[in-house]
Amino acid sequence: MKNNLKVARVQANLTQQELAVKVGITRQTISLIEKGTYNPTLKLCLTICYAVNKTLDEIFWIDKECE
Amino acid sequence: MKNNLKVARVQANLTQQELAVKVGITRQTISLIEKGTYNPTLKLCLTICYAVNKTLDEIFWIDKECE
DNA sequence: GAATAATGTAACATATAAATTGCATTATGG
DNA sequence: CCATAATGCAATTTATATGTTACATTATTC
Repeated sequence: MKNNLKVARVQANLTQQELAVKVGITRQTISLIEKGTYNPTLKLCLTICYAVNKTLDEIFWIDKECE
Repeated sequence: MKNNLKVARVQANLTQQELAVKVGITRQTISLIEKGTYNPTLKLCLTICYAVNKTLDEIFWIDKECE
């Protein structure tokens, strides 16, 4: 479950903490998502996308091996 | 949490049951996602996208009010 | 190089996605 | 019409995303 969140977050000039607050979740969850060890819900993905000004495809669309 | 899954599935010429099997989940979950009453995980969204030959943005990117 | 910010990660609790079973309703075709 | 496929939906269970707390490690800055 790789993704481009870390890059997008840095581009948006946000720390994990800041993004977490903006999105309304905890920093740990951001960390785990960036690390790719788990599988966020769609709603959370969308909220994160809005927060970093990207679309789902830009951040979460990787290739077939989504594991 | 509206989405375009129902349209995409019909375009792909699949029943809920067929899509469910293809994706490896139950028909009920497909139904609930199409209905918009819940919030699938990213991995499931990706798997569904592959199954109906669409991208995340085409199916799950609606507008700001993701609720 | 010490203080602090940013991040990684672990254990446990809670909320909820998804499975399972089952039944009702609505197409669709004979 | 009647049979069957396709779908809607409810109750219960299970798996897991997320919260919470806490501590360790790695930048960064003075």
